[in-house]
Amino acid sequence: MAIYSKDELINMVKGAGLRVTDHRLLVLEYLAKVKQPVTVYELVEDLRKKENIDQATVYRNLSSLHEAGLLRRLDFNHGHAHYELETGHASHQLVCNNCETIEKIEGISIDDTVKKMLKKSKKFKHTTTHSMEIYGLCKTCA
Amino acid sequence: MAIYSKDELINMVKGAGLRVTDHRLLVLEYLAKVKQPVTVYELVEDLRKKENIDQATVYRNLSSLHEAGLLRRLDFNHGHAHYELETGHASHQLVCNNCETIEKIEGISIDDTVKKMLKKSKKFKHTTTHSMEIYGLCKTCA
DNA sequence: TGTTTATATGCAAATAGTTCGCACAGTATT
DNA sequence: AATACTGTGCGAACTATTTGCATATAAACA
Ligand SMILES: [Mn+2]
Ligand SMILES: [Mn+2]
Ligand SMILES: [Zn+2]
Ligand SMILES: [Zn+2]
Repeated sequence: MAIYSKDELINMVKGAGLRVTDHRLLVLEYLAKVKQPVTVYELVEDLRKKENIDQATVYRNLSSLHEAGLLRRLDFNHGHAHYELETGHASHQLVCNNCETIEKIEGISIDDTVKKMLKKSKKFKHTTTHSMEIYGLCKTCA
Repeated sequence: MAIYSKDELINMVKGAGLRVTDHRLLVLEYLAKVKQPVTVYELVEDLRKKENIDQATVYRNLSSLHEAGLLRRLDFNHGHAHYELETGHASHQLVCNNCETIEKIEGISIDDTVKKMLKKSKKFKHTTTHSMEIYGLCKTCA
């Protein structure tokens, strides 16, 4: 189910130069299981059902893992952050302007377009990740 | 300099079914002048230099204009919103992971890709806008 | 294995961005 | 001009996120 085993996650944390703590692994294991970008709120709520973990700890781990390049942070104009594992593949999603519905679209690459844009850039020489959001009303809200 | 004249902006406001007020026009005229997505903070600071306008009013106008489809709201994982005029053309930008630098890239369309993605979607039948952010370190921060 | 040192955590309090209630002002409609 | 509805200022409230500090834990080292 999870896209990475616990051992793989541990090695990713070590490779990032971060300490392997129970809480940090909990966060990573959670993100390795979900299929959609998850909010901090959801993460905290769910993790607290099984473990005693403070929200400050969750925030700090999300930040350290994100800085280390292991997570991607997404914002859909919801006023709060969403996180997902950094997979190496770009992140593309359809976002409803009315409800919180998000649909992840996979299998379509825009790397060529990204390269073209980078070539046009004056301020950037290379980039690491990219994301794309397509906004509209979902079938339910339409 | 501005991409719309005052009269055009007035007509856009009327067409949106909103009242034409001095404050609402100030916000729109400001956005018609700048070349980059602007933060609420910048907007409030700059407008206050010339006019007495409350930040609640700015927020409310940004919301109403955005809901009316006249503005686009962008978030670059900065923890605050950025706004720009909705031009009909998509919005693509390079975003520095370290500083607040943003570079707008124009002239490259990804409409075909958007169509492909929409075709793959199960939850959306059609969409209205899309945006794309390419993240990395700018030359200065690299 | 025990000791040391840097990093991580819990808790509470602070901060930042944004929204809201309410009284009053302005816009558009008649 | 009278009316009805929308917009505005001001302060307070609210939500998401960050921070200070004391304590706990992980990794490094003796
Ligand atoms: Mn959300
Ligand atoms: Mn910003
Ligand atoms: Zn919806
Ligand atoms: Zn930079």
